[in-house]
Amino acid sequence: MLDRHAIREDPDLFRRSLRRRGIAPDAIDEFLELDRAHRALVTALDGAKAERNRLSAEFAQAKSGGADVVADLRRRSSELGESIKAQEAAGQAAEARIADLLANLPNVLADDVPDGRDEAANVEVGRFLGPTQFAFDAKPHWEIGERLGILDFERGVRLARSRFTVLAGMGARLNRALATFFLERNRAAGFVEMSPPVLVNRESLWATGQLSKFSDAMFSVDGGELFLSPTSEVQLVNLHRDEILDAAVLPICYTAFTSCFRQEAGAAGKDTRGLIRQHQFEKVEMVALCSPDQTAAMHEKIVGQAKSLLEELRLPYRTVVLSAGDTGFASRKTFDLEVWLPGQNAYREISSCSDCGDFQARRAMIRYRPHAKARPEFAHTLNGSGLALGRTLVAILENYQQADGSVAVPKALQPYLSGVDRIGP
RNA sequence: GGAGGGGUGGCAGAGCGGUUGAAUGCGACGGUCUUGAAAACCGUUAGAGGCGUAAGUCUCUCGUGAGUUCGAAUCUCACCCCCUCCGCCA
Repeated sequence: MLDRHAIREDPDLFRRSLRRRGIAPDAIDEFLELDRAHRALVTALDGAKAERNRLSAEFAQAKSGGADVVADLRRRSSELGESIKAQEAAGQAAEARIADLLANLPNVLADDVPDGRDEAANVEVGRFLGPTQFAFDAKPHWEIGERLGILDFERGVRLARSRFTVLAGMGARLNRALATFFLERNRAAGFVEMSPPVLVNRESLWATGQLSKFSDAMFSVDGGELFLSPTSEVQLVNLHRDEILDAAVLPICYTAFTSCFRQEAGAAGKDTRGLIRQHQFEKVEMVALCSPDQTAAMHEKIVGQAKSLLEELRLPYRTVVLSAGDTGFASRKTFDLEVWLPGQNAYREISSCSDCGDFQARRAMIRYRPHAKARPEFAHTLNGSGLALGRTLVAILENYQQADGSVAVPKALQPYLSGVDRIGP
């Protein structure tokens, strides 16, 4: 949610940001006009209410007075009440329009976000290792996984439908080892582990900015009252919804291992083979809540943590800054880590680390008090995957595949697999 | 799922339909006292919004929403949530 006062003060800043995202800036002008009218209405309405309160106070005094005095007060107050009611309805309607308008405007981009309308304009800013070289014909992960009997796509469909998969034997163990590995490393870096519900309500989704854009991208339960969370960023950020935090507890860093669910409705025909795009997948997430002066350091910390996980697994990746058009609704600036997948001969997103500034906090009403007596201010929120398990599994299968069809186990993972160093048939 | 009880400020806990945004206690913060601390005493202590350069001033908020009334924390209805007992159950 954008700050109304800030838009009034410097509308051009917001118009510019919208244009960079490829959105017409008309909404800003519409807001300014509605806002001006609404404020005039509120001023008049508050005056009328003040008058009504005065009459009410007189009432208590006049009760012992003459009947005609009381009757006169009752008449005036009644009339005023009718007028207030009408103005109030108009005021609520205006407020609803403004709220709706603001709810659908994305966050203001950071200045250093590169221009561009989509992912083609993303800018590479770093690389670890290079594309893995093979002396044989490298296979895609679905072939490797099926041959080893550790990925069972057919039975996943039998149990649910397409885009659901069963991890079998060493596949399941590898997945569990990854979860533990990620959580342990994140914990060591200062992230507190949480295990939240995977069903979340509308308020939670709205607060993180999922609902205005992605509502058809989620599975709903209980007649649309609850949703299967698409990312535990939702749960972790909402832990402190409607709270005023003590500055001393910031920054708060959380990590969680959860299942995530996405409809992938707009992705028909995309990544239909393999584990890349599933309706259900597991992810270890990192979230930080902090004060504005800590935000830059927290973004560094989250990106750095995600990188370190890939590096310990010795998986080649590159870091990109998302361009203006590719940056998410709630984000000011996002770094994606893209892991090298030999089976696709391409880099694919495995972690997305976003600085949301106060955008989510404003929706979620997450505030903190800078000093004991200071007014509450909005906190900043950041999030990043650390990491997506399915895609990490894919990356391991494809990058660690051997000529004989087996797959080596990354050194860092072996302690979590009772020392197993190779997955064979 | 059935029966009953309840939702008030950071917490605890009052509140005959009319200056009650809300007593009191605890906590927190500031001060006095003290070599220092404790104790004691004094004071401060909700959030949001409008107008205003400011001082300030007005409005709204007692789970949420609607209703009754000149006037609602207080009365009525609906919904949400919490607790207790019973049933079911990983």
